[in-house]
Amino acid sequence: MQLDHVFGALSDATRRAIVMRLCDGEASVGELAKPFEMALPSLMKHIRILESSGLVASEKTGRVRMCSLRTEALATVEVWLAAQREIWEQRLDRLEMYVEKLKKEKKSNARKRKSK
Amino acid sequence: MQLDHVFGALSDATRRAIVMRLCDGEASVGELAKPFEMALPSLMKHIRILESSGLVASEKTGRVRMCSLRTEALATVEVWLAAQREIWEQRLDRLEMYVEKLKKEKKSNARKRKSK
DNA sequence: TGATTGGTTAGCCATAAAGCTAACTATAGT
DNA sequence: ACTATAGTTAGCTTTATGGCTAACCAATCA
Repeated sequence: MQLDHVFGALSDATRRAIVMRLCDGEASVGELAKPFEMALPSLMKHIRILESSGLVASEKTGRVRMCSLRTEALATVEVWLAAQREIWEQRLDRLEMYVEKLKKEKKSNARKRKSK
Repeated sequence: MQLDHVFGALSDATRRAIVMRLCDGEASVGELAKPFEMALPSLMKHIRILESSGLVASEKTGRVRMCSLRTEALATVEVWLAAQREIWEQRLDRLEMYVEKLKKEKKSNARKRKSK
């Protein structure tokens, strides 16, 4: 399961809505389709995309296919984002130090200028 | 800034690489382009997409455009994911309770069967 | 001022995405 | 057996995406 596909899957409002719906418990394709003004085949495509991204699993029993969330994929994305933010925050810390340094230099410049 | 666009922006490996590079500090368009075997205009498109998603900001001074990260967007996505996961975990808790219930029922059925 | 550098615009192409309808399969209910 | 239900397949359209080249500004630098 790749980041590309998970992010791609979540970049569509319909699919995010499906994910949100599935957070609330399993659902059949038909149940998932109800809230949307969309032909079934179109919705099925979304479900397939969600499946191939690893976000959703489904199993057919009889004539109904039940879909459920696989949260490992969600977790993967969270991990990636958190990692980026961490690096960023470290960088902000360094920036802060740099700004402090600049302030000090400014002060010393001011002193120099005064004393000139 | 909408979730659609942020997820969409992050669904491309090139753009994620740019974001990762920018975690490490500001960079000009040229600097960003170097690691990629890609014509400049193509890379510029990615930068624009990142900008319109709110993930990146840029400012042109002289003839060079500096790009930087705007982490609010990253945070937005993290919040969304965390919210989904929370709902999901609550659901798992409920599921666990349900499974416990099933177990008990099974036991009582077993007892019934034995006593039959 | 003339050449170089750094970015931008315009326009093209191939492929993928998101939707549709119509026709089909397979299970369940009567 | 017949009909209704639940998905599925196939095939079409429109629009978006990701890439390219070529030509074009606009700042520096020599």
